[in-house]
Amino acid sequence: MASSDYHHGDLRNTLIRAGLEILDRDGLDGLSLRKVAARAGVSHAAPAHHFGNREGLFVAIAAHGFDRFRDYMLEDRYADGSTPRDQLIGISRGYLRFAREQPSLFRLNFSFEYKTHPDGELQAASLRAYQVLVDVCALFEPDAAGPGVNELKVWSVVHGYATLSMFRRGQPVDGPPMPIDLLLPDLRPRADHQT
Amino acid sequence: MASSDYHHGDLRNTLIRAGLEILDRDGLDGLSLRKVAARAGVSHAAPAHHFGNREGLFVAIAAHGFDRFRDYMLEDRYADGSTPRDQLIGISRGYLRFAREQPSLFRLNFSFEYKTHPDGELQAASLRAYQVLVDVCALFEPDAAGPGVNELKVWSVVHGYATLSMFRRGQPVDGPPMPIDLLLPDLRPRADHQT
DNA sequence: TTTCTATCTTTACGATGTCAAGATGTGGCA
DNA sequence: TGCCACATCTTGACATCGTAAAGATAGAAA
Repeated sequence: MASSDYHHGDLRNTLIRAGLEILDRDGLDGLSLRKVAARAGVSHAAPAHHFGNREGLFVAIAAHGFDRFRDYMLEDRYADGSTPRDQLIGISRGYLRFAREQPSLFRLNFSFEYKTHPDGELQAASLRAYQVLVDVCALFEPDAAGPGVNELKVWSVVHGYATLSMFRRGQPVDGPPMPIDLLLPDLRPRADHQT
Repeated sequence: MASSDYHHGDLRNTLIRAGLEILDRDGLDGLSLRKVAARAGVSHAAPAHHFGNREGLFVAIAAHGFDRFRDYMLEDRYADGSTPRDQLIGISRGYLRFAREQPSLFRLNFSFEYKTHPDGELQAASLRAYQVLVDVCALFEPDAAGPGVNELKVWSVVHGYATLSMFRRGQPVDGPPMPIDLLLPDLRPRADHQT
């Protein structure tokens, strides 16, 4: 153990895994460079070499977070059936389930404001997740307003509802959970779709 | 100056104002208890007496943030006309303008996760803001699915779009801004409404 | 082997949140 | 009036954190 530790071999991924665990256990506020390093069994300054700084580590974890996010949507895609609307409801449910079961990761994923992030990994992972939505929306007729509008409608309402659910937790307005089916826009399936 | 400073008289509000300024200047990451204290001209431990801890200060600032948020919506409510849909578009635009012009405050407002916040001020302020939406939705026929569904539909899509706009800033998918009119659900005005 | 280089450690520093103890002024009470 | 209780603010201290500089280590390359 002592001899092999200096050059870890896969420290970068180990640190990301440790970060995901801490995020799950202690929340977003409990995530720090030093804790991640301690959990991985390395010195507190080791992460800097792989991620540059704190934000670099967070971005790398968020990139993995988007992949996990995508997995959630794909897992539920066909859970309610295979018609276009079934799939739309399925990925929406996966979306909401991710927000519910992985709230800290959900927050981290969307916590990078204004500054552009040239990190290709984060952009690529977030686009891979968005692509799931694009694929399902391709089963419907495009909106009259142009391409991409369906995706934007669906994404906005599902993401907004997920955020509101997190925020309102325990507030007086918090009623019984609303079936996402009620909120989704009424899209028209493409004529050439075969069920 | 020296004699009157020890008992400030209105330190609590002064600290909140200082926090709002720092938030605007340095962003959410730049907001700290000690900076707020320094800007208000008091010792670094003074805020603790009024807010308990860091989260207490942040919650108090967020409460003011929701009032400002409400002001944005009310300012734009009649900007496009006074029909129900005009008002709906108006407050939606105010909502998005707030997210654009006060991004740090917008983030702070919705940054309190899962834990319930017994702070009455925050709840009250957020409900006051939500009430603007409720008032405008009252101009439309209630959704067949029940009361409050219209509000939830509108809130979700507008909030989701606001968040997406912030996140996607500078990303490849970021196209020209989408008129919020296209995303809002098509609600039916109440029969008894007089224009 | 020797040298180079990436990787990791050690050490140090300033910033931060939080707590305990003390100082200061205000208002009430005799 | 004089005194005291209390709210308010300061001072000092401590642990944690991110970051940088300098050194140690090991594998690769020559």
